[in-house]
Amino acid sequence: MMSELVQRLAPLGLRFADSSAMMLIAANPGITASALGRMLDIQRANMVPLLNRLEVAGLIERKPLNGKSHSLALTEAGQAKLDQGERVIAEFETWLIDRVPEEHRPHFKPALDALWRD
Amino acid sequence: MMSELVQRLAPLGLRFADSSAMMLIAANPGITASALGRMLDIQRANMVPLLNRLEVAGLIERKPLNGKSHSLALTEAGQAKLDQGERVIAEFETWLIDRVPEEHRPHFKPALDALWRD
DNA sequence: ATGTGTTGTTATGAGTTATAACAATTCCAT
DNA sequence: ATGGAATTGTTATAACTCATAACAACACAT
Repeated sequence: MMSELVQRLAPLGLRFADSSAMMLIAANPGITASALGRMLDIQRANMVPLLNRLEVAGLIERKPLNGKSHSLALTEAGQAKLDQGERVIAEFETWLIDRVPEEHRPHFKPALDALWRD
Repeated sequence: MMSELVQRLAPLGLRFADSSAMMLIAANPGITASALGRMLDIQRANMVPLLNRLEVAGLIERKPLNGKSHSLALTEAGQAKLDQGERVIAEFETWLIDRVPEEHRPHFKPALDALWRD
């Protein structure tokens, strides 16, 4: 399932982690790199190449916040790319849920959501 | 979810791929290494370290079948280990399904099963 | 019998993730 | 306010996983 999504995101030049990061940045503008890493369960050290990639692609902006932390925000291009990504993800979800028999369909997303909500 | 299962299997000295392989060997005694790899979607080349690991641990046996292929089977210790593994997996499934609200619970496993059945 | 495809295997390269270290800086308790 | 502890972004690096290519030995179909 995941590899299907990854393949659908690839044409946009997005990896799965990229989309996740951009979604969280969009939802938490000004978030710091390590806070983002904590949410995504990605090591601080491994955030560097990820954010570099997004910055080089012109999708995010890093602003020095207080001499130690940086503040992350989507650029306009970043927001546009995220919109495309979310459209792909929505299509993927439809594709996915269409595979479950109708009787179980309404229960599927609520059940999945419940899995990771503490 | 997967990392939870991996952590639960680790104390048995089993990886996820190990358990999967052993289940399929148990269900298809005498299966060949590359056939197993095809079922698990694991490259032929990458089966080698996996099977070596299981063989060194005394969990499986490789018998020359026809000079080209080998025939795989669980040893007694392997069957015992698999039993333990399956118990852990059953507990994991219970733990998992307990997290979904009761109303959706009966629909959950059928829905998941439908995802990968073509 | 001969060519085609398969098997198990080695070697290797690409990619991902975890760990450790570091300097700079902020935070907090006294 | 100040000194110790914790945090941040970063580099370097090691461990792992996974995919690709090559190979000799063999099976199999025509």
